[in-house]
Amino acid sequence: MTEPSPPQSSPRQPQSRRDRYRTETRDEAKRIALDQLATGGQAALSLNAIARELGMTGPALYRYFAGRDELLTALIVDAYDDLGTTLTRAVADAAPDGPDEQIRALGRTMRAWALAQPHRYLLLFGTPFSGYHAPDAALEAAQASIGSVMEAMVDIESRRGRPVAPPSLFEQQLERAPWIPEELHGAIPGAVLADVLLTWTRLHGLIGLEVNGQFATMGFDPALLLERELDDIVGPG
Amino acid sequence: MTEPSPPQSSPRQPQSRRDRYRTETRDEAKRIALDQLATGGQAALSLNAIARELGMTGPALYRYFAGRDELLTALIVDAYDDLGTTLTRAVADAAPDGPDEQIRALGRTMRAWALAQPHRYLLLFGTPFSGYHAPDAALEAAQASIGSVMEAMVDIESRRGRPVAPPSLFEQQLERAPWIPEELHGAIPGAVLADVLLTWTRLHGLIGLEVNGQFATMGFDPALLLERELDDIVGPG
DNA sequence: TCGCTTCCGTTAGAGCCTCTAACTTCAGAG
DNA sequence: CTCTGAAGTTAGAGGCTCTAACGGAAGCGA
Repeated sequence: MTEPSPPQSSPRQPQSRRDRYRTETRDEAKRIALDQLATGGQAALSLNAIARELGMTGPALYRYFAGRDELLTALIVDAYDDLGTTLTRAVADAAPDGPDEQIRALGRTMRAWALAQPHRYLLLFGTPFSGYHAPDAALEAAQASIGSVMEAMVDIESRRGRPVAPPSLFEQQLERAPWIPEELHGAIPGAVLADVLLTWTRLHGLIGLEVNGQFATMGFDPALLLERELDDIVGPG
Repeated sequence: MTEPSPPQSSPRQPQSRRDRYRTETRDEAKRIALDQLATGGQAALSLNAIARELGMTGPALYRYFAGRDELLTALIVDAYDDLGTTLTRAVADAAPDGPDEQIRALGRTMRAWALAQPHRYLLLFGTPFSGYHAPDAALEAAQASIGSVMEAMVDIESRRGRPVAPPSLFEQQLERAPWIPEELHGAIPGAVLADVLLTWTRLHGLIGLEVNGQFATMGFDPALLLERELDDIVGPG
């Protein structure tokens, strides 16, 4: 499960012969780039080397990517898309088992995705680079991808029992946050939103540290730590 | 609070005139390196540029550092040391206020440390690089630094009330983990260790995402999210 | 079918980087 | 006071990103 999906560019409308060839080599370049990232880390990512592997000279690749940063951005966008659809699918598939199991599915799937391709996880949640990260394209992809996951989580959390209480200041802040659709302001309890955010951060804490090898010498099974965290998330709240 | 401590090399035993000058320029180089990291990200770290700023030619710096990686390792070791002492001090200072407040102090101090110098936090917990990260020196520093924090946390958690129950398999695994001193195997309840680990991962999840700017457009105050997480950590357990 | 345009690839090269080799120079140990 | 070794120098190999200028070929309209 959770095997990497091949890179593919989104717009598939009017593809002339030329266009098709173009996106083909773009995808091929991205595939090689991911290989480089996987084996050598981000320092090993080199347009020159990719071109060589594609059988062309270095500068030729600049017909396909404006530069290193744009290639990187493309990889980031792809990764966000892939992670987003993977997670929302996993959550949807677990729907019959109820909200608790959906949360567990989310956590397990996310961990599996990250461990299967740590370089991609780090691309999204590791050290930002490319000068200053976050061109608009990446930001949009992030919002779309994570947004849909958040939406699913809000849905799940809403279906779990929860004592009602007057919202704290922080919760009020959340209820009218800009990433919540205007018309839902106030409709989703801040407590639900807070739980969603904390679930998200907790999962990243666990997975991030594991991906970075911080558990390597600690002699326990990170999967079990995740299970325990999931118990806690699902349990009392 | 939590302002960066200047880099300083550890051994202060027999410093001849020459040696002193040597460690001085080493420290100076590290200071400049941190500046570069802070402003340009890890791609901007350049021995050549450091040398220029020091008023010497590029190759001269190789008398002080075997290469880029060694400089990087030195920075990592320093950062581990600094973080470790900062956190243990904060926890110790809060001792009079009881275990709960100590946990809160830990979380707040860690966040402050990370936000005050994100590049250093990312050096430790962001994407590993330098070919393959983790030379022995860095590993040792990590163990020492994080180990002392863990120790403090174990101490805190042990002083908090907690229902006793037969340890799960995972907890048994933890009780005899290699990073626990031999003679304490079995003495520290696995449940305590699990809580310590989860506190650690939760804090990193929150702080890591914030440092990477993932909360930037979400319109809430991350400090309040941390407070809520701390409530949860301290609260029911 | 012809010709024009646009894209794709090339070489050349500037400017940055890391790192090695071989030299000078100078300070401090003996 | 000598002489060894550390700290600096220049030269240069080989890598990278990216720009400029040019040749060929594929697709397009007429």
